[in-house]
Amino acid sequence: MAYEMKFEALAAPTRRAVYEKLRAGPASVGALAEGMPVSRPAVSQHLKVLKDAGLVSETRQGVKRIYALDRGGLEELRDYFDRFWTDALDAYQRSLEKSDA
Amino acid sequence: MAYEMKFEALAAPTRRAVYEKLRAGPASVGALAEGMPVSRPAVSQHLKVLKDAGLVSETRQGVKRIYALDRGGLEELRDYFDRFWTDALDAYQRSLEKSDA
DNA sequence: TCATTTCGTAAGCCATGGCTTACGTATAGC
DNA sequence: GCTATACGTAAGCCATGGCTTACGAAATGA
Repeated sequence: MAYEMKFEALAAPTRRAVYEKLRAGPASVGALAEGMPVSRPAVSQHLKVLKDAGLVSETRQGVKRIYALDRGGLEELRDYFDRFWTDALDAYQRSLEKSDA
Repeated sequence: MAYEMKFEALAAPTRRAVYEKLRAGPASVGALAEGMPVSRPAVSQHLKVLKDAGLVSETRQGVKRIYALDRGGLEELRDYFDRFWTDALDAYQRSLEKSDA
């Protein structure tokens, strides 16, 4: 569940497209594959990677499998960049103080 | 400068390690390569990708090249996840209201 | 001018991974 | 039990890309 996996998961364009489709709300594999330039198994494989990375969750609904955004995983990525942002500002501040001296 | 390139840039573990090293402040290529398990040219190639993605900036200092975090690029990624976060909450809220009806 | 330092680039190797087709599996309906 | 639906998985193909070594280029110092 480390953020490393999340980066690699979101790196592939097609996989990121699948992920972004879920932003509108939960959907089945077939619904997600519809209109995409790749096959349904390809979408299924991408969903597995996203799920293993903790970015999406899966629930059964009859013969369908409904995938949805995992908000916990999303929050982890948001926090990662927030920390990065804070650190970058601190480093910048230190460099200014050092050049002032 | 789209965020697509930034994801792919941060996907490779070694390249992300280079990027995270810059969090402590600007550094030369040689300094960044020191202590890393890959060669200096490898680090140089990674820096080129990061620069093309708008994640780092480069300045000349004598015979050295100093790389630093590009805060604008970082901000773009932070905003991306902030928007995503907001959208995900909205979608979740809508799904609750729908199930209430 | 010549040597040294620091770095980018070219060429090539090889593992990774994204995609396809084919097939197996579980649920729902009759 | 049989069929259809919706999906995951296996096998295999092939482009992508990360790494190495070798080399070239630009700035510094003597």
